Amino acid sequence: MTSQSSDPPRQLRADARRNRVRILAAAEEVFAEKGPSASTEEVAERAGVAIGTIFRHFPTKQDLLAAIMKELLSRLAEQADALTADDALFTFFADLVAQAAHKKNVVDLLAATGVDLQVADAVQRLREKVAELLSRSQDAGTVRTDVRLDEVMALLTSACQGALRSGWDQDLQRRTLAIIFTGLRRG
Amino acid sequence: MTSQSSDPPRQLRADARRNRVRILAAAEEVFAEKGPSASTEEVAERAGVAIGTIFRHFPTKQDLLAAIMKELLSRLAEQADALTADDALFTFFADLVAQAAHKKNVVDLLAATGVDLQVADAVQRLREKVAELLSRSQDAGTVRTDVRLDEVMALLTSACQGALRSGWDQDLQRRTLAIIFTGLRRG
Amino acid sequence: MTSQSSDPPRQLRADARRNRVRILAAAEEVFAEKGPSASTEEVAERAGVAIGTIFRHFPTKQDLLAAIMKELLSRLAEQADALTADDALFTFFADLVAQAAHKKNVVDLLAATGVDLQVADAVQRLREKVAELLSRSQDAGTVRTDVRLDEVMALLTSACQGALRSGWDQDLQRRTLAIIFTGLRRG
Amino acid sequence: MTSQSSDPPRQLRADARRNRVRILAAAEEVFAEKGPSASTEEVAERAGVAIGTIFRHFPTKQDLLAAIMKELLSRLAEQADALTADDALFTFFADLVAQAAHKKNVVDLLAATGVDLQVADAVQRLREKVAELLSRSQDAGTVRTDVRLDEVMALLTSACQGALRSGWDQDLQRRTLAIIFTGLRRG
DNA sequence: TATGAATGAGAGTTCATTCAT
DNA sequence: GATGAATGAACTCTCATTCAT
Repeated sequence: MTSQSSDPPRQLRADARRNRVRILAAAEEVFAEKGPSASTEEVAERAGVAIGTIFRHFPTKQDLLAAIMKELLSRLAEQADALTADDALFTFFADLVAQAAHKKNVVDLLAATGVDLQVADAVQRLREKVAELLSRSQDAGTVRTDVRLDEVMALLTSACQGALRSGWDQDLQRRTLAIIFTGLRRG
Repeated sequence: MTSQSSDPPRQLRADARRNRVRILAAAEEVFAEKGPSASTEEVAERAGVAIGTIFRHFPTKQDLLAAIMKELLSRLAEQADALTADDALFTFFADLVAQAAHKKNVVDLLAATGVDLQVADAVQRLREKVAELLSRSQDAGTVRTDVRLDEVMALLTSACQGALRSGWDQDLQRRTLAIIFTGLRRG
Repeated sequence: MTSQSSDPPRQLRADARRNRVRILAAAEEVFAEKGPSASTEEVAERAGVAIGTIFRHFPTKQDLLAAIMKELLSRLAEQADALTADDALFTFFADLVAQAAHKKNVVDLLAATGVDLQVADAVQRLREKVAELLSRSQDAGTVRTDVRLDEVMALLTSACQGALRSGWDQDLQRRTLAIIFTGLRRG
Repeated sequence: MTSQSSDPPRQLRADARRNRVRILAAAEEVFAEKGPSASTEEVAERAGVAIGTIFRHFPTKQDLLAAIMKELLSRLAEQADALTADDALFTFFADLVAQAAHKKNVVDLLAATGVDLQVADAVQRLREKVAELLSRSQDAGTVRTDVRLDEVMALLTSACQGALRSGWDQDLQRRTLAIIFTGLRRG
């Protein structure tokens, strides 16, 4: 009844689980294309389910959006885990921006910092990953030690938004990030 | 259905001109507070006119939004003109970000690069101003010469969006810009 | 914005006033026939307006229902005013019950005692009228002096509801009221 | 679409019979609290069964409501049977009103006279019980002989509705019934 | 020209009912 | 027989846009 948690219920019938996945996928597509103001009806259509099914899984449009963000954040956190090099921060940064250039999601998500309490802890997890990458880079002497996590997150968020909304091409991505990385780099 | 130019008509009765100004002012306030999804009715109320009057001046909500952006861009261009120091680019950059932290307008506007054909030339004018500031800074040896206008605009846009949507406080603004400026600075 | 007062706005354009009246009339009909769960859409259709028009006049379905009740209460109060005989209470009582047998309104209205704050003062006015009729009847020696307003209102309310919901015919009305009136009468 | 009889099927598996009872109990509670517009889903939850189970037992929400009414009517009839005093009619009347003040059921039920054909015969049974009480009271000289069953039922129905919907407190119940009983009493 | 009432498509949401599991 | 997910029509309410006044 309350639209608090939209974590997937513990046990779900096979068809329900299938639908949940299809809804999330469709929603990600639709919202990626048209932004969060796209209609739930359209998500339903793309997912091949009736609109009632969506509201059974996600009692509110907000809940649906939040669920997408959580998913996305999880995937991003996993990506971060896979990186091991000393300058992994830069790689991760660049990857994210490249993704953002294509997907509204990444951007709306990163912009959600501090906005939506529902995704707060998922965002927190991502922040922790970036913190790891940052301190590793600092330990390795790649990044200046007076740089703090806050501004790295701020730059990451901004660049993602910029890349998406203005549609940076690869070259522009590279050149813009080059400046930011120079700003971050030691010596 | 097609929304033609919404440049102010050549000759306007005195009251009509007065209304146009009040509408734009009200719209800027309202959209700044609530984003572009605010209702036209609310703009009308704040402007002290009837909703029909708004649609007489701006045939479409899009047109109204575009008009605001043009106005804002003009003001920004004027601000840029007033700056003469060698590192004027940095000052301008910081000013814009500071404004963005408070106003949705600046951000939505800067984000409009390449998106909305209607405001294209107004954006172009701003771009030219930034170009001037940039080359002056480069001539003075403040900014690296391999930095191009595109990435400066990209960084400007991004930082404004980030500042707005994540609500950077003054300290975060300063620290984040410090990194970008280091990236831009020569030597 | 708030759905507080749905009093008719002071000055209304001619067509708006016309529509307001038609909407109220249609709503009274529809809700009388089908009860308060009838759809607003149906009211619109019967009134010959679009649904948006209804919501402009009455921001909420509640507001529409409340407006009907107020109107009805006013009419009832006027009816009470017109009665002057010593046993006017009985006449009024019988009239109300007769009306209720045909209209759900009278009933839902009288049942609203203490339920809906919005119509509270209109109900209060009716209560005052009944109080007048009661004390006049008591002064004239028609009604027992230990009868209080509360129980008269209770009997009135109940009889109206009963008449409506069970569809008392004229004879049943007469016989049932005869019992109540005997209970009230002096000596 | 047609909703046939919902009498309990002759032979029922033990668990099915158990469920039927739990559903009826839950439904009575829920509808008593929230009125007949409460959702079937909520009934299911309170009964600890799935919603499908409810629809297996009662093909339609109407059928469920009807079943509750029948149950209730039976119980009321039993209550009536237990009363033996000469003024049993008054006792029964007062008991019913007292119950109604707490339960929407009694009221909605009694109001169903003539409305819902499905419960018609159950209502008929109650009517017969009241008839017995009435004629016994009349034989004993407690109630006027020109009072007929119809108006007693009408008064009973009305008072129950009034008590419920307006929330009569004990004192108001007593005073209001006093008037009715005076109206009914002989001499 | 300004007004603001009317329009009506469409949004999010609910819920009785069906049916695959 | 029980489950509970899926359905989809219906509902209230919003808002850009039109047009009679």
